[in-house]
Amino acid sequence: MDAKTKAKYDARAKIIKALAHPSRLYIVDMLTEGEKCVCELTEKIGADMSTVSKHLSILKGAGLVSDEKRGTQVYYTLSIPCVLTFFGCIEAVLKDSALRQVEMSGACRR
Amino acid sequence: MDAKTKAKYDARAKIIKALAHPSRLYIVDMLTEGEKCVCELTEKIGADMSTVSKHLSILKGAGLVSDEKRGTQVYYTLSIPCVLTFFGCIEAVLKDSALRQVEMSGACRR
DNA sequence: CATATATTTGGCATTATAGCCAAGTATTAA
DNA sequence: TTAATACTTGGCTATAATGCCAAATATATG
Repeated sequence: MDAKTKAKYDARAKIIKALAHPSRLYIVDMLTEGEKCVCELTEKIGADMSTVSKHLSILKGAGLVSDEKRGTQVYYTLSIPCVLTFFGCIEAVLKDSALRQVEMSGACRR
Repeated sequence: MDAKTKAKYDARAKIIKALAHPSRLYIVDMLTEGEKCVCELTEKIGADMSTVSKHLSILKGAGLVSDEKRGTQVYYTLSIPCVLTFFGCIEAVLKDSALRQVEMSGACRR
């Protein structure tokens, strides 16, 4: 892999890595309803606020969310709506895997 | 996050994690052209074959690729074409980030 | 059978991630 | 100014991911 190709896939991987965590996926999903403050996200996730804050900074660093401070609270918003198209495909992969498992077990029974 | 919600996002995260690596993204991209043997992928990536083999087993474990042995070679294929829709969005995120950076530097100059 | 090629697996050292606590910053309110 | 709330950052430990080498497996070929 030459340097240019590597840079291309490194950049893409950075964004996907930012999404590669259950809490961060949950955050993205919640943000599809509209902006949310850290406190609300923290409550729903059920982790330490510092942990959630770090998750948010990873998403922000990847350019997936943006933040706005209003008073003492910080509100996060999805920057790029197309992230949603991900979930449809992910679900397709999961369904396909489930289907394969059923087929496998069926084949073994005969 | 209750157990059911956690399971849902864990499952999704597992698939996204499988994609969250430059070499694996490169593999997926190469497989869009059609099936490829491990030797060819290894050559293009330029890593140890054992490393590439492990990457492939991660993709396979996530249900993203399937393999078929023919003779002494193993050919890998993309299982689910919608993975491609990912890249479009990823590029959109990257472009958006680049745009923001330009805007920022412009704002500072004035 | 011996050898060569293609691939996978085990093992290990290195590095990266995750998550909690404690401490720091910022804003609001008393 | 003091106190309270919301959030971020630093630091630390635990766990997971990466990548190479060596060894094991499978298949083809002489």
